[in-house]
Amino acid sequence: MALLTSAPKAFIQQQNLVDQVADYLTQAIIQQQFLPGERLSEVQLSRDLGVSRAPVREAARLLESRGLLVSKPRRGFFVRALNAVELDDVFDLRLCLERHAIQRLAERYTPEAQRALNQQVEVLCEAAAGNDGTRRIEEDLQFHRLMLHYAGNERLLLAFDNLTHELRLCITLITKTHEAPETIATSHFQLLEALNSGSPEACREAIDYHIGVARDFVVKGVGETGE
Amino acid sequence: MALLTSAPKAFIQQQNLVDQVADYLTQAIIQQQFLPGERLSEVQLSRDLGVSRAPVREAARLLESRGLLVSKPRRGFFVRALNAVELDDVFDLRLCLERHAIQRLAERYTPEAQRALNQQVEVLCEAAAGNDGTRRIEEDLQFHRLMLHYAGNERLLLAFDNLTHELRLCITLITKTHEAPETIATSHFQLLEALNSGSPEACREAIDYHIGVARDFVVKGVGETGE
DNA sequence: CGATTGCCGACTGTCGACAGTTTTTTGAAG
DNA sequence: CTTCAAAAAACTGTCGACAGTCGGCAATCG
Repeated sequence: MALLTSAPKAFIQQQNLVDQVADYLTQAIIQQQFLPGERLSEVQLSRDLGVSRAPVREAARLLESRGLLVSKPRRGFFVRALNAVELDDVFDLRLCLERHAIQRLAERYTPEAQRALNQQVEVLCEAAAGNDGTRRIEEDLQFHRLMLHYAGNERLLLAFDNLTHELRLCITLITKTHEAPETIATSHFQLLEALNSGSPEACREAIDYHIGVARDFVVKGVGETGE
Repeated sequence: MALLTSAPKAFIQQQNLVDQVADYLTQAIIQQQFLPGERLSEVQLSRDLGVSRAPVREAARLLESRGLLVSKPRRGFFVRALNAVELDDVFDLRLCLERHAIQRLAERYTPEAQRALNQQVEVLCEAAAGNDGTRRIEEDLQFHRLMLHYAGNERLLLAFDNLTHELRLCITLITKTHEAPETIATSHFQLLEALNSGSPEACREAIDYHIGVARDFVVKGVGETGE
């Protein structure tokens, strides 16, 4: 109801307020409407969103489990502020997950998976040519989600999704450091080629390079701007 | 830091009901006081624990994020029931994380880490000789937590801790399938030897064997008893 | 003038209650 | 005896309210 503020998804009326509040908070945090380290007042959020504090609290706990918020007892919830070390750890874990996934995927590279990944790279290239930085990131992540999905371990995908929430914390930083569209394209084509070759070594090399580039971009960006 | 020091919090009594309820529920689920798939009534839990429903709900959401409960809208919370496929995925992810960790650890194997791991293996052997199956599992997991900790990526450790919650879901199953104390001892000594050798290949081989054994035990156990 | 202590406002943690929905029970018809 | 429907019970989602606690500010003391 009162959630129409910045939500383009307001068309799909979700039934439970908790998810609605969680979505709103997630978007607001990603769009830097709440700055890292900022405190979120339950009462103020309740007033602004026109709901009671119970759904706000439960949504905040959900976001805490996703690493977007941190709670201090008797103090409330704060927007998580990632430092350079933590962000580096996130990329290291991402490398860990995707290395494993691409190996598993190479073992069972079905035509269906091949088709889906090729199509997603096309979508990604299209997005990379446009101006919407957020969409580019999302299509990029979606490609990797598909890789993990077709790797055949849903628990692995869940772990990756948890990571992406933290990546989105500094999405503005990522969109700022513009990667050239052709770079993005070739970088993903390399992954497809490695998968087509069926060589585990080639796959590992490709994913190491791919994630290494992304990490350098973001970690360097964090080192420059904010601690 | 919080890895070894559980003492400083002992002075401060836990005051918030949410964590208390969460701990109670976790223990109750692990000890099979609530069976897998069973529905948890908020009102009944509130009455039993002498608290209102708000802390119960928030604790349940916490356990949901840990994979111990699943929620169905307008239906309530249910104890998570892991099937054989999901459990296999959990062990596959565990292999993924520990492979990565032991490689990182081999690169930076400090005397401090060596000392801590050796000591923990001693503690584990002592526990393995005793009759407390739960303690044996916990000391075993603690050894692996130490490995991940000294690997130098706290986010990796967090991902592992999330997994262990799911492992504890079938802890009674694990304790039932008795592993011989000497098997446990040698299995962990192999890991220490591989780390001492400094060879990445030896480390990978050791961790693959180690987790493979554990997975065979548990997955086979699940395949036999309940789907 | 600086440090300390007590007070005030705001906020979190928790509670009981109400409304809508799901599940169970009940009762009648076939 | 079975089947189906309607009422009843129980439960979840949500709300407003109260109490204890924390941070900030001012007054007091050294």
